[in-house]
Amino acid sequence: MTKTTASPSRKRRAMPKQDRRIQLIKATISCIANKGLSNITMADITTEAGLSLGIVNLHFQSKNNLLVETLRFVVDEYNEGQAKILKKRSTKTTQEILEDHLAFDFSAKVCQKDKLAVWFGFWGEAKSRPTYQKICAESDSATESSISTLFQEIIEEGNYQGPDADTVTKGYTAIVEGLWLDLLITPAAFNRKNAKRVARAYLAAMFPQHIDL
Amino acid sequence: MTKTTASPSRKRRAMPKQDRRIQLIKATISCIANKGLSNITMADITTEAGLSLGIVNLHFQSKNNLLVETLRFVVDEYNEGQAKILKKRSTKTTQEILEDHLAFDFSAKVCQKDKLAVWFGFWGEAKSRPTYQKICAESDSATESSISTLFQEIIEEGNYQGPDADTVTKGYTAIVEGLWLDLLITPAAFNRKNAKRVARAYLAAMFPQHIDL
DNA sequence: TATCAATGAATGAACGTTCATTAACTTGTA
DNA sequence: TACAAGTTAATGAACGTTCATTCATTGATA
Repeated sequence: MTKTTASPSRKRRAMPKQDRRIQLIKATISCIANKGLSNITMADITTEAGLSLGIVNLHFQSKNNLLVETLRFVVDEYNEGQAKILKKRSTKTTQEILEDHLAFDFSAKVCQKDKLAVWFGFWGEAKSRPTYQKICAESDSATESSISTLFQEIIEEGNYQGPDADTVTKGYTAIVEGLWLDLLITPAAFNRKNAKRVARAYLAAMFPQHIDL
Repeated sequence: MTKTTASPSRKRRAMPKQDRRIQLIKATISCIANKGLSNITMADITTEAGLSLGIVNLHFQSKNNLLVETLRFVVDEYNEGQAKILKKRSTKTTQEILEDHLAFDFSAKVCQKDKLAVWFGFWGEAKSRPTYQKICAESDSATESSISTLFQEIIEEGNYQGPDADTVTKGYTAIVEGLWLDLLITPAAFNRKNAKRVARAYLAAMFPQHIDL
């Protein structure tokens, strides 16, 4: 674990509220990756951040609140990255946007082990925690509706006679999440490059005129 | 939660050791689905089983042991189901085996919410728990090697010029796991039939002579 | 009667939360 | 500019709760 502050030194009242919150969220992400969502303690998180035990309740009221905000942070970061790609639709071809999506979904930033551990940590608890489930489901539906629009355009351009846009979209998001899982579970035998190749094979099979193997 | 025994009645010494173990494992599966892997207590599990608090330590030595055995139970059940399908290779065509795999991966038994909750619960903790990671990784590799052999045969039969067997295998296992996640996260909007259709679209795109949309 | 699965009250460790105290920063006054 | 009074972020010891584990006791079976 690497400290996210310079030191536990005598500099107090140093940071604006929002920065402290983000500092604590980032420490939480590290701790989830290192100790698991179910095993982290307040002491783990505050030690990782180089701060004192009481700080989380000061800024987040409760541990549960911090965890929810951490999930939201990771989810928002991903959704914003996707939205940015789609914003360029007016200046790029559908082929290019498709490539951008692939590049993004298997970028170092998105596939960072810590981030993946957060996704799967919360997915693992989602069934029994309505709050987690809601945040995850909303993110999924945002992702799917934006990708589906793109796929619809591509299907019209290519006059593809295969499955409809929604089906291809479900398949794409599923394969991406499944490959992320592989990256998390078998990190030695599998890497981003391999994962991207597998996802590309899917898109190439669905949209052969738009993307090559 | 439904009791897995008839009642917490005065019947002691009633069951052989192995049956008690399975009874406790099944109670654990229910509890993971209902309360989440990180939230279950010994009291939850033993109450669900209709037994007393000390019983888990008697049969499993520790809570952690019970959890590991529960993961192994679910993993073994899945792997045995797959092995059974492949055993019929000598009496069935590759098309039929392919259909059997699809039917199995999206069967009610495999897609049972409780079982999915167990998979994702442990996947979520795998990054920080070597024991979980090892069991999950071994299962993954067993699944992949058996499916890859089948896909290799199909590729030769169809003289397919697309991606190699290992790539298609990774894609298939990834899409299945991703669809399971969807079933778990958005149960209302998505069901087994939809999921199977999406997976079928993948296989149909890869092996058009062997399977239809 | 001897054996052993099963029980559940008791134990002690781990953990989230609280809050009195400390210290950094701001504002008001001369 | 200097300094006092006021404000609030940050600290961490103490507290109360939760929970896994233990083990003396119970009672069914052979």
